[in-house]
Amino acid sequence: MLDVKLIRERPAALEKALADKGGAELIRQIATRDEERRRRLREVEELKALRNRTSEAIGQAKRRGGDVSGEQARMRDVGERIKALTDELKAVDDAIQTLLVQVPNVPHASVPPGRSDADNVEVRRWGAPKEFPFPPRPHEEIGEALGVLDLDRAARVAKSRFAVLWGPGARLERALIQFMLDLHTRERGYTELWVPHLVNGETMLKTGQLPKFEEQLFKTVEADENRTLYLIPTAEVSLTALHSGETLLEATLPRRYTAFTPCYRREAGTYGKDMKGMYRQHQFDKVELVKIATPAQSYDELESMVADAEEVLRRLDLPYRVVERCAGDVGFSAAKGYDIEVWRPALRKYTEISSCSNYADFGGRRVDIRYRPAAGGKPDYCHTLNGSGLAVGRTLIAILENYQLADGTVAIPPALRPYAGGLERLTAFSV
RNA sequence: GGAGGGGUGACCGAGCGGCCGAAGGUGCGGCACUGGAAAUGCCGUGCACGGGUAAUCCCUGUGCCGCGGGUUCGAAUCCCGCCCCCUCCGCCA
Repeated sequence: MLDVKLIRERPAALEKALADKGGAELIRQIATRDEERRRRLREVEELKALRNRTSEAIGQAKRRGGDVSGEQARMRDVGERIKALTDELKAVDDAIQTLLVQVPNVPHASVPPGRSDADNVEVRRWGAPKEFPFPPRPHEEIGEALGVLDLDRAARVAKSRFAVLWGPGARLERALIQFMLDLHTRERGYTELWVPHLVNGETMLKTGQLPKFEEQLFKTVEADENRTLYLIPTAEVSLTALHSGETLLEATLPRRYTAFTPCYRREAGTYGKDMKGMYRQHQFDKVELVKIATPAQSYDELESMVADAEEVLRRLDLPYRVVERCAGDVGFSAAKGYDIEVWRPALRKYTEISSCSNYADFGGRRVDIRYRPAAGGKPDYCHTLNGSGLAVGRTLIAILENYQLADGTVAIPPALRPYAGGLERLTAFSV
């Protein structure tokens, strides 16, 4: 959420900055409403000041035994007017709030211009895509042939876009989770948390999921609609909302949190897209990274977060590239962000496996997390960051495809073997 | 789900409907004392939103004692609804 003051003081600059992301029209509407709001606020406050002064006087006069019935009647009228004006003010406030939560974040000055992912900029590559002496197969073929990936029965139990992993397939999924968490907590300074997978509407609003992405969320049905709970689309939601409303001491920043959770997404509007295999699922596992930092720290922390996610791929020896998202593709809440894309031999291209973003003060303000500067002075909003470290299912896909062998089996990356009970190779599985 | 108790500032904890942004204590910051520290003493110590302003300093107004309503000239204090926490009972992985 942007600072209304910014909209008030520099609407033209904002409209320009948001040209690629949309939202210029919203800025204009908010600026108009904001003027109206301040006008009414002044009226109400002047009346309240009058009431406070007079009530004080009434109290004193009464104690002296004077007649105050006339003043009381006058204040009764003032009270009515205050009530009426307050209702109007509330309506304007609500309208502004409704508009404000729809305005996307302003891209950082360093973000490359552009409107779509076609304008994203490749930052670096790591590892050389392996050449196979045979036509590499896609993961769904490999997995189903080995009997470890079962999409048909998943559709029977739930619906399409769900998966069942069997035996060593499930074991590998679990190994990856453990491997990633150990790396981040033991070597990268993250604190591991275990968090709710169902959260309330307020949390979804504060983390930027609502109202814009309502149609992407699974939710519970409650007798009282206000008590609806939503399944998290990412652990970022729970981790970021943790400190909502708190003022943290600067000395305790940056906070670096990691959590493993399943993630639930409706994936509405993606019919026919990525339908093969388990690349795009309604339920998937993810190890998430979240940071809460000072404004001075956040952009360095973004770079190191990307490096933390990259390290997972390096340990697994999976070729990848890092892409910086352009202004038009950077995401609703993000000021700056990178995607990490892993090599897919069967597709002969890189596909997304992690996305790391700095939401900056936009995120901190929306979720209401501040910090008290060590040097003294007023508290200021923290910057919030998040990134996948990594999407577990997609990592499994990358392993199946990059480590596949001519005989249809799959080698297990050495770094993962201790976590997979020493398993060195994925071979045909049957019960 | 049932019965009872409770939600006040960073924390603990007072608070007759007006004199309460809120006693007292702890913590924290500064100063004094000290060779240095402890102890002690003195002073200070919220946030948001308006207005005065170019200003996050200063002055001023309004609001905030779980949240939302109501009563009243006036509510931390009275009334109603909701949320959360604690204890006991029931159910239960």
